[in-house]
Amino acid sequence: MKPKPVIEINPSTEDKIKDAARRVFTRKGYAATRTRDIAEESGFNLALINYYFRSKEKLFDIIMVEHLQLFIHSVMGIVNEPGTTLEEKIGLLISHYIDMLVKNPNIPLFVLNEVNADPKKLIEKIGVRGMDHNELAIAKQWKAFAAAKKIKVNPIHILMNVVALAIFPFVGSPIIRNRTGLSIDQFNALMEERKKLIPVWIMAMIDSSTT
Amino acid sequence: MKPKPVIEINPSTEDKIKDAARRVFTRKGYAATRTRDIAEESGFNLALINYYFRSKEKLFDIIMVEHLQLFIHSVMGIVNEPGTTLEEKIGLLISHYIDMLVKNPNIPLFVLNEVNADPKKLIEKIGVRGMDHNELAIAKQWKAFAAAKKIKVNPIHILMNVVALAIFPFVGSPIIRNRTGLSIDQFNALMEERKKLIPVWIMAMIDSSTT
DNA sequence: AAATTAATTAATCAAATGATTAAATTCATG
DNA sequence: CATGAATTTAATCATTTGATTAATTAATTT
Repeated sequence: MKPKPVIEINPSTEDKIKDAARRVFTRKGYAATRTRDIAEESGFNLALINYYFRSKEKLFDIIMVEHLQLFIHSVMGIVNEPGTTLEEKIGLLISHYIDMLVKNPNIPLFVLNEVNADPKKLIEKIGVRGMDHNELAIAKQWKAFAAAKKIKVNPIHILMNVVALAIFPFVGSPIIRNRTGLSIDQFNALMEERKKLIPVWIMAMIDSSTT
Repeated sequence: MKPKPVIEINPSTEDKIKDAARRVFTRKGYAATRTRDIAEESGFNLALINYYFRSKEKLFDIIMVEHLQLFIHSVMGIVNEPGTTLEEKIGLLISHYIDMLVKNPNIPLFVLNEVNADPKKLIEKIGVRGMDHNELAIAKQWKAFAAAKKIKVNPIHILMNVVALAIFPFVGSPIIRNRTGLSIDQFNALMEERKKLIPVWIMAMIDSSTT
């Protein structure tokens, strides 16, 4: 029989399972996660996770799609806002990224991993469909900016650098923390610093690539 | 017929299994890898992998340690060489990283993952033991450099940035390639470009943080 | 309250999986 | 080439794991 979704008032069993699954999946990845881990983490019986979500994979897909959509939409909101300058957008993006990552430090590695495991499945499932990248506000602003400054570097480099500088520390955090002896709080303080530093760095990099 | 036994290093069964395991592990990660995958990839019977390596985990540990040791030692060779300047070291490091990553694009995600799964186990197993970071040639050079340029930013930031700019594109390659439509060759060409660009960028970032 | 439906559990199944065993094959060496 | 050791295989075991079933409890409806 099909379980019938209920209107959720306070966290329903279904939501509690989903939250537990989110925690376990992002911490251990899909392959290393046992449905029993999710049952234990949620405090409910093993069979319930299949009762509500049919299968481990379905549950995983739901969580992953929610993650990516939340992420993409929030980024799109910044990137396609005509009212801010290019530099402001970079600042906002970085700030937004880092805030989110301090709260959910496991997400990047999790997402990178699962996209890597099956690129088609996830990327196309989300698809910012019907949206041509060149039509984004930020793209037009970049073109004007690049022309004015006579920038010769491929903008893909800049894009990769923005993302890399914001995300990588979180992905490498276990190694970084181990080698430097930083506490989580000290690490997060460094990440706070980077909210201001990265935009400056990006601009400096861009300037270093002008004719 | 005529050709006599040569001294040519004919990869032994053990080595073939190890190579197969390396490929599968780095592609799929530890948890998603079945010992049967390794058997199939190597072309040998399932039982052989246990005959030579006792268990999946032992085999994995061997490969991981080899990876990390190879990596750390090569980096140490650059980083602790007194005969090169700081800037030269950065250039060499980036170049070395990128060459290696173009050949083995799966390694970063693999390593990050497994370190994340169990930080203590792997990091301490490798341990650049007895080597105080502050005694490295590059550390001393950095101190002099930072003093001369009146740099106020935490050097950890710079270190993270060097690593991030070099490694991140490979970790995010499935997403990047999908969104940009770049072929592998085009992607690798971009990475070649970065060998020259990243050192320039790093220097520009450093200059942007001087008083 | 009785009847019906939804939520939850314990028990269990079937397939997948890491590992072992015992037999078969290959290989070296006297 | 005979013999024993090393290598390789097919078959099998014991757990793990995703999923299902049937029974039990809670909630809703009549």
